[in-house]
Amino acid sequence: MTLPKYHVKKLSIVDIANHLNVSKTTISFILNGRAQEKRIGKELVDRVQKFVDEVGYKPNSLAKSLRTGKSNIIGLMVEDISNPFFASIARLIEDRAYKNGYKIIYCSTDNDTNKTRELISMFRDRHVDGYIIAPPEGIEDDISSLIKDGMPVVLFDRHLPKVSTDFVEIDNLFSTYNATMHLIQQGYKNIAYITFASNQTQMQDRLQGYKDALDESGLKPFIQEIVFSQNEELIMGPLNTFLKKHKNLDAVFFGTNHVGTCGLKVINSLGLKVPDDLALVSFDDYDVFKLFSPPVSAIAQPIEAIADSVITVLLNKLNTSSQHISSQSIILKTDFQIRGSSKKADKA
Amino acid sequence: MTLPKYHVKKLSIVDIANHLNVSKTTISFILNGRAQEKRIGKELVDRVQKFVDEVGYKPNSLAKSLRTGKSNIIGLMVEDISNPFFASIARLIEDRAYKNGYKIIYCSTDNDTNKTRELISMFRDRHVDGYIIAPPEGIEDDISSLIKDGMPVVLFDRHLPKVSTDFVEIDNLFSTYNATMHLIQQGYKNIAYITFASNQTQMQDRLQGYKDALDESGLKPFIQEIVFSQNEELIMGPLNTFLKKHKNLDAVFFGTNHVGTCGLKVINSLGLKVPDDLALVSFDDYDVFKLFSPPVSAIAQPIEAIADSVITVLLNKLNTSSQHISSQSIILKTDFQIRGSSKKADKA
DNA sequence: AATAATCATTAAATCGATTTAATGCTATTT
DNA sequence: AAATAGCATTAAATCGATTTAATGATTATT
Repeated sequence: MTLPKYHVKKLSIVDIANHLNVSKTTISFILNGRAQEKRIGKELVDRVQKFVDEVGYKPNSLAKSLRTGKSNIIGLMVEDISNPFFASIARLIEDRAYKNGYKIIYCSTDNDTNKTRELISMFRDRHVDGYIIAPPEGIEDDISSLIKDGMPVVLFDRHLPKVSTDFVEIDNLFSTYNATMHLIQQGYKNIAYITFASNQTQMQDRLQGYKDALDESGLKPFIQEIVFSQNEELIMGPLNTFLKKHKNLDAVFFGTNHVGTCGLKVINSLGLKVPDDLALVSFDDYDVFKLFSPPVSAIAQPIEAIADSVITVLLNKLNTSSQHISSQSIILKTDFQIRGSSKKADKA
Repeated sequence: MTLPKYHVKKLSIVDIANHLNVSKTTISFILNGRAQEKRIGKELVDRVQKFVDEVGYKPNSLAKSLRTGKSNIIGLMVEDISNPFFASIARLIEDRAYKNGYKIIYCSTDNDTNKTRELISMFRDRHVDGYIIAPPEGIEDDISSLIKDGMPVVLFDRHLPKVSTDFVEIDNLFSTYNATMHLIQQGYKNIAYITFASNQTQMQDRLQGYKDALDESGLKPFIQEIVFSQNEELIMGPLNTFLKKHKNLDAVFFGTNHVGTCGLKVINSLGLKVPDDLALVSFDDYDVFKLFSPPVSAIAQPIEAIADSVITVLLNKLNTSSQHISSQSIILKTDFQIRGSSKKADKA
């Protein structure tokens, strides 16, 4: 049987059933691998299978989802898909999801609680099977409600202390503590920490790691919190002011890749020499830090491991119907990339 | 065997109808703004509206899509979501789409024809209302088939000469021609062009612009085409070999941001001085080029305009049922960011 | 031979909406 | 008084699948 190259109307299960003079129930059973269980004759199974392959029939997944309640779609909510950290993670999660028969619907929350709330509602409405979320502050109730309704949820990059669910993150506190200690051991004494103002766990932990290191070493902290904005000028402005005000600084620690990138721009514009005027370290590693001259030390997050863990945990939740497994938290190690080995001590 | 304790069953239109002692048809008419048209009594409308608001009923969109054939979802296929160019475009398209009541399902094609084919089939299956695609080579028939079946399709970043459909791209040929001319006017004579091996329109046009400029100036072209790979080592290897082989080069033009970034890494590893040993220009602009020292001149694509155009064209197609409008191609201008103003002539 | 059990298949209900065609009522026209 | 038109609402069909319960035909058991 020759098929028209472009058939306008998609075939339905009824068309298949009619053409083969078999009931659609039988077709459905066969296509869902229940032929044996339903003791459907071998030749019938073959005949149906052959025809289905031939015409390339694929069940309408909307109808399927409506009936079964499953969509095979995972909702992924990152902070900002144009941030290289989240873009890379999204890419990896997408790959792993596709390999396991799931598709991804994604969106950026902008750390905006209301926007996130709407997006969750949208995902819910679309009957996504599971949620992967880098949650903004204030979204606790909505996430709790999801979980209460039995939806599989995995948080990443940060977590919500008041919500008991699975999450994947890195050892933020130790990472900044360790990197700060490194600076201190190299002889730097006036180390500033510049970050976005945020109460999110990962941001607080990173800040705490810095504080702990300074505290332990009897040094004075210099902390600058900047209000996040889409407009880079509004980030660079306060940064500029801060750096000009504190001439005594000999090192700066940036709390995220975005702060770090803006920081580099400001440092360039001020004509500061790295590391003679100022030593630098940033959280998150990417090409900008590798290619800056001299290259900037950075705390590299294990993005592959993060993506893998997130997907593994979620698939696990999706496949085991049991709701009674206690939630697990996975804390991954970071990799401190030390670059530009000039020690302060050497210069002194 | 224990059921979730507080599993709240979502309300359906039947529940609403029963509770108000009205038929579901009436509810549906009212909620779809057809009350007036159907002359439904004002008090009834108010009563229904009030109750619906009160209980927060939202129609099941799967059922709605199944019946109407519309999903309010746009499928977005980029080459690689972790590439900053595509990530930024995706982010902007997402914003514009949400503002117009559409959601985005996205995926990365990797420029892999078979993967793209599967993804198109997946989107189709999910009944997306429209397609935004940065198409790989060899996908002509699949796209044509989509269009023939009446699906709105907008291509971007490149187009398929054998497929007549709407597309948004930039003036690639002029952009490289212009930037190359700039190098020539500054006195550079041995200018190489390094790109990914590809027959895609944008890549061919960029290459042609370079060739035209050199041809016009009577200079000899040096072209290096690299096979794309996820593994950066496999890009940097050939690049390294090429640069070491052609010691006479005084300038290099990178055809994409990715080639450019890898190029910078190789140049750093070879210890070459920019621009004394080698002047650089790259297609696509981003932080890496701005922050490299000295900063690298780059051809900035107007990503906001691209995203806006893409969405505008697509929404236009979605709203006008008429299939007879001839397809439009939008060609946008780029912005050549000249950095590090040292002229070759000065040094000579 | 009547009953039960097994087999292979299918009719009909269902998911939750939209939409077409029909209903019963009142008011107006012939 | 019968026919027509207008009004307000709804029953039933539909989208395309899955799933439950039923069917008729054999075969085995009592």
